[in-house]
Amino acid sequence: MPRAFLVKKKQAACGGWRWRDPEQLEWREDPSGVSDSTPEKTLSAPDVSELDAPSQTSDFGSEEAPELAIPPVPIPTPPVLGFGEQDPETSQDWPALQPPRQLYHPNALALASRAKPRPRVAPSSGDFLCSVCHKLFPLQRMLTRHMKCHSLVKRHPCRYCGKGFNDTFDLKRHMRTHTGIRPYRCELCEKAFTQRCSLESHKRKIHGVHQQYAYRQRRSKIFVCEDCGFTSNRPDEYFVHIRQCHPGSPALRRYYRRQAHENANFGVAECKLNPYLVYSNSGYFI
DNA sequence: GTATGCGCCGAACGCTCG
DNA sequence: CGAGCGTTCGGCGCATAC
Repeated sequence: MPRAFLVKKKQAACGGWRWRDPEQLEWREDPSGVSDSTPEKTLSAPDVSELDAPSQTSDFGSEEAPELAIPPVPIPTPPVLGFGEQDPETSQDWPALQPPRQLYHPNALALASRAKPRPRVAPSSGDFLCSVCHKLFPLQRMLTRHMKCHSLVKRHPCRYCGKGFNDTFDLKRHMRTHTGIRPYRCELCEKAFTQRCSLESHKRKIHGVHQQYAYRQRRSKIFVCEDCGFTSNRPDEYFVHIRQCHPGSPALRRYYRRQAHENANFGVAECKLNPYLVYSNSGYFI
């Protein structure tokens, strides 16, 4: 699948994004003059501005604001500070926590519509067309999510550097660059990576190991503790670790909630039969 | 040349609502 | 209980850093 359209012009590296105040934003007209002022009628493309409200159910939303990662020694731990605050003892070492900076433009949708027109595919029934880039999606929710990439507001800010992301997982992945957690370790040279594709690329190029996976085939899931870097491919082992070492972790609360839901739906007896579940002292299944 | 970061995607998961 | 939708996860591929 051609992915050229996915590539945005890269700004500076992490922390060096060219954040601007809204009034500083300058927008140039498309020099090609190819603007689609009358975009094809979409089936139900949402307004970008409607996508800017923060989610209440996100992992990093108000309900489960992430605990500040506490990396293991020797990875230093930034102090927990409010926006604009500085740690009185180590203010020289740690920058004050950056407020969530956001980029937006009052007419982002109209501006985005100046994007180069893409090859159009005749929409079939059930396809949802992006009015900005004319990409088709089979499902409404895919289009809804896609529209976020046309929005300049990033809903998930990094608490370390303030950079914003549209996707909670992108933020989670980005946070590893600050915490130093590298869950994917090469068993041949002990080198570790933050992403699985980095490890696979390393093994392929350095060790000549080719993965036996098909295109987009799911790999075995690895459970990663974002607090200390503990990894396991066994969920029970992972949650025992979380319970023992990070009892206040949002991941543990999510797990308790899920177990409570499963108990309500299927009964305790079925949970006992689940090989992934073991009892905790508190009576929860871990 | 290799490692890293990340934008965006498809798909799975989980919740809500009729 | 199924449909619909939002959230989460992991993969791909690119730009950039090293």
